[in-house]
Amino acid sequence: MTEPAGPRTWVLHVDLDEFLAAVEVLRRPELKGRPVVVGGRGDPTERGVVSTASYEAREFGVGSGMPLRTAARKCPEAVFLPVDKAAYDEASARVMATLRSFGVPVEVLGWDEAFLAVRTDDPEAFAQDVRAAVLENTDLHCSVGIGDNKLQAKIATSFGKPRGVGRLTTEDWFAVMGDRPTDAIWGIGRKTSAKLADLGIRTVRELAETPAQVLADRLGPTMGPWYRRLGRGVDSSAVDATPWVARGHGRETTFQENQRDWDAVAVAVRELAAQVTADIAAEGRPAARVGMKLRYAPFETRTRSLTLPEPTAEESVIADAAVELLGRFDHDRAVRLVGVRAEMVPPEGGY
DNA sequence: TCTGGGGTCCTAGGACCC
DNA sequence: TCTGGGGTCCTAGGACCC
Repeated sequence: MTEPAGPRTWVLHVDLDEFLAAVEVLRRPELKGRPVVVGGRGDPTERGVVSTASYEAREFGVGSGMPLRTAARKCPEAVFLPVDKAAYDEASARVMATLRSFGVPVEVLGWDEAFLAVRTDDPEAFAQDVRAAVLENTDLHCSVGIGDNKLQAKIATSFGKPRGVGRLTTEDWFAVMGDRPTDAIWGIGRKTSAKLADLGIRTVRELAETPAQVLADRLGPTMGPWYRRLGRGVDSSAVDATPWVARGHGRETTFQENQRDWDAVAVAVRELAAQVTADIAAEGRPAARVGMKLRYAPFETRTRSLTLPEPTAEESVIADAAVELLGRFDHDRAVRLVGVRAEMVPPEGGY
């Protein structure tokens, strides 16, 4: 494939600023300027974690993933709000519609992120146009990353935050990223960066210079070479505007107190199974596999799963399968979390 | 920092079949 | 008989992301 003459293609990554908190402040203007923490059921005495903290709350050291109790300790004056999925779905839909109005491929990455493939001579100007349109249509601020590919654009966004535009290209990849730790890369987390450190690989440049075979031996034949490409800033995946099709749906819940009563656990499992059944019914595809997840106190996760004799959308069959799986777990320990998951039959024509 | 909930994809071993 | 090799499915667990 050769590029037609004219402007080249850029990838833009659009990321809403403090999305959940911003949506909450929009409908409660009196919260503007105050530390706002969205997470769990909005009760900082309960088990739950921070989904999004406003920038004011971040000043106190509050951040995503932090237990709500810790957040309350760091910032007692914060306003704690429950996660309101419907509100964020609605706001997200308006943002994505705005992005699609530019007439370019848009790949949605969740509530508050998307990639755009843009053919232009001036990606910065395009990015500023996007920011202005999103603000105009939704009253929400966003940041934009510009790159030669999705990996670069995604990382570039962090250089633009908040309310700005960042840029990271193949040309300046090593100048910008070379000395950073490996977990600065999208796709490399705490565990993998620790494994890399065992191999003496600490920086992005060191990762890029490691032979693929060394990485394959330690990290697997697929993941090893893939990490090396990430280290070099290489990502050949296309911006894919195909609508998202879920593989499955799961529901899980953490007990506020560790649970030793297995009859109560079974009751919770049946409730979760009912929700999962409704979730897959909305997709119009039956369940092919059912999985159970159990987290024992203090924090040890186990899973069991089975393939159904035949695909089904029947709640009783799915619930019975989940309870059967529950019977395969060690019942002598206290339970912290229980979850039910259903994998659906692939859609006509595959994914 | 005592650690949510919703997802995806990869790995590896065993079963099973030819 | 002590024992190949490939392919695919099933299952459990791990890692990562938002």
